[in-house]
Amino acid sequence: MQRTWIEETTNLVGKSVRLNGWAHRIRKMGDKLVFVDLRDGSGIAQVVFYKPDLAPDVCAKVDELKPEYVLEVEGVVQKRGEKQVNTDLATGTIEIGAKTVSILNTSQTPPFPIDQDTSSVGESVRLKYRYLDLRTQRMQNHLRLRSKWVQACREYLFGQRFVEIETPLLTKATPEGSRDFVVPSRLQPGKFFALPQSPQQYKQLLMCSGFERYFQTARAMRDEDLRADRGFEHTQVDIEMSFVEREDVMRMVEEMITHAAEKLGFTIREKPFPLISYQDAMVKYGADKFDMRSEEEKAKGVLAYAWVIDFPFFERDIKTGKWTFTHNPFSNPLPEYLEDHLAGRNIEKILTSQYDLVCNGFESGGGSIRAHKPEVLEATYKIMGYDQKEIESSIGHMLEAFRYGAPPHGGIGLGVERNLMNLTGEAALREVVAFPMTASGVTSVMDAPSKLDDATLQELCIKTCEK
RNA sequence: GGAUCGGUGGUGUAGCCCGGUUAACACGUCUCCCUGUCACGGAGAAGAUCGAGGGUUCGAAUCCCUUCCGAUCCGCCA
Repeated sequence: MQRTWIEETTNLVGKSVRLNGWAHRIRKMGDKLVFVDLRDGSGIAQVVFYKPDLAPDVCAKVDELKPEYVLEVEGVVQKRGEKQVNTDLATGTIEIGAKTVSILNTSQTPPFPIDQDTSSVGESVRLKYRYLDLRTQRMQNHLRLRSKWVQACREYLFGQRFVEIETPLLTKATPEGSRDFVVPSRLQPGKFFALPQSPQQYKQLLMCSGFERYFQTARAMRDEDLRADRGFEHTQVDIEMSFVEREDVMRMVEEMITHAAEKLGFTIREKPFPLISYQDAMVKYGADKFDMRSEEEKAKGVLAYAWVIDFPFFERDIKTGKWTFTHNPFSNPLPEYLEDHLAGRNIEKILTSQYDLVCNGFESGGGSIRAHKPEVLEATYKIMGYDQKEIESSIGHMLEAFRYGAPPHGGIGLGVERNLMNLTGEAALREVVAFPMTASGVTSVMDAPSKLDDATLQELCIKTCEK
C-alpha cells in the first residue's frame, strides 16, 4: 500500500491507509485501548489501537511502543465521535483505527521532550542533539518557513528573467572588509584560498558577462566574533541587475519582498515602503536601522519595511585617520557627487548610491548601484589611500573587466536569517538555522573545528602553534 | 581582547547571600492499576560524587582561587 501523508487523512474517511512517522505521544488506557499520536513531516494524527480486535503479535508490538519509535501503521481513517473531536489538532476530526503496526526503529529516551517547545532547554544540549531539537514543532515550522520564503523569492525572480548562477566558494582573500576564513592549497603549498565574504565581485563579473539579471542563494563567511544575530556563515538572496538605476532595483526588491511576505500570510505595515535618508534616520531614530511598529503591531507580527538611502560614501578611520568606505567600495557615488568623487574633492560630502532595506529594527538587506567605469572604482581606492600598485593587486582584475564594455549595474543582498528572524519573531539567529554554532564558534553535533593529524598538516605545508 | 549572567538526577529549576550530617520540586524514566484519552488519570520506585581542579574548615552545592563550558553585550562585523 502506498504511504499517505498525515495531513491528507482528513479527506480519506473510510479509506484504508498506510502511515509512516514517529510516535509523538502515547497514552495507554488500561490493557485494551492505546492511543498513539503519530507525527510525520506533514502533521500529527491520533492512531487508536483497540487490542481485542488486533492479532496477538500486533498487541505485543503495541505494548512495546515508546516515544520517538519509528512506525509504519496500517488502518482505517475514522470520523471521531462528537465528544472526541480535538480542535487543537489539524486532524482532530478523524483518527486512524489501526489494524497493524511495524516498528521500523526503536528510540532511546530523548534527552529532552520532542513534543514540546525547546526554547527553555539549555543551548548546549539542544545543539549536541540538534537533529532531535529540529524534530520539534517550532523548529520544523521555522525551517519550513525559511524554505518557503526562499522559494517565493526564487519564484518571483524566475518570473523576471533572472538566471540562477553559483559562484566559487574557494576564492581570493581581500584586504578590506572583515577577516577572511582561509583554506590552505595543497597544490600550491604556502598559498591560501579565502571563503567569500560576499559574492560581490563575481556577481559584478557576471554583469560584465552579459547575463543582465543574476541571483543565487549564496553562502557568505566572515571570521568575526559571533552574536545572537550574527554567525560565521550566513545565506543571502544575492541579486544583481544590469541597466538599472537605484530606484529600479529598489522597486524590484520591494515587489519581491512583498510577494514573499504576503504569499506566506504576513502583513506589511506600509506600502510602498517608506523612504528615509540616513541623515533623517539618525535624527529621528538615532540609528540607521529602526523599528517603526506599535506594540500592537509587534504582537501581530506585522512587518515594517523601510528604505534608508543617501549614506555618506566615506568616513574617517579613527585609528589611521584615513578615509574608508562606510558600506561598499564597489558602489557608485550618487550622480551629483561623481565629479567630486573622481577628483577626490569634498570627500566627507560624497553620498553613495547605497540603499539599505530595514525591517523591524534589523537590516534585512543592502545594496547599491555599482561602479562600472574603471575610473570610478579607481577613484574610490585612491581616496582610501591606495597607491597604484596596491590598487592593481587588489582590484586590478575588476578594473580590467570594466574596460571591456561593462554595463551599468546594481544589486542587493538580502540576509535570509535576518529576514526569517523577522518573520518568526525569534531574537536568535540559531533558531532559524538548521545546524548553528555556539558563541565560541563550535559547530552543533559534529563538534568542529578539530585538530588535523601530522601527515595532513605536512601535506599542506602547515606548522601549528601553541596558543 | 573586555564586561556581565549562568553551570545542581535525563530535562528545567529551588537550595548558595547567612557552611551542618537523608540535596528539594516539576517533567521525564521504570513497575503496577485504569476502554475514549489527547499536557489522560491513580499508586509506588529508581535516578545527582551539585561543570572540573585546588584551597579554607571538624565539616563545602554553599566561602576563596584557578580553569572549562554556555548565554548576552562592548570591541570587531564593507
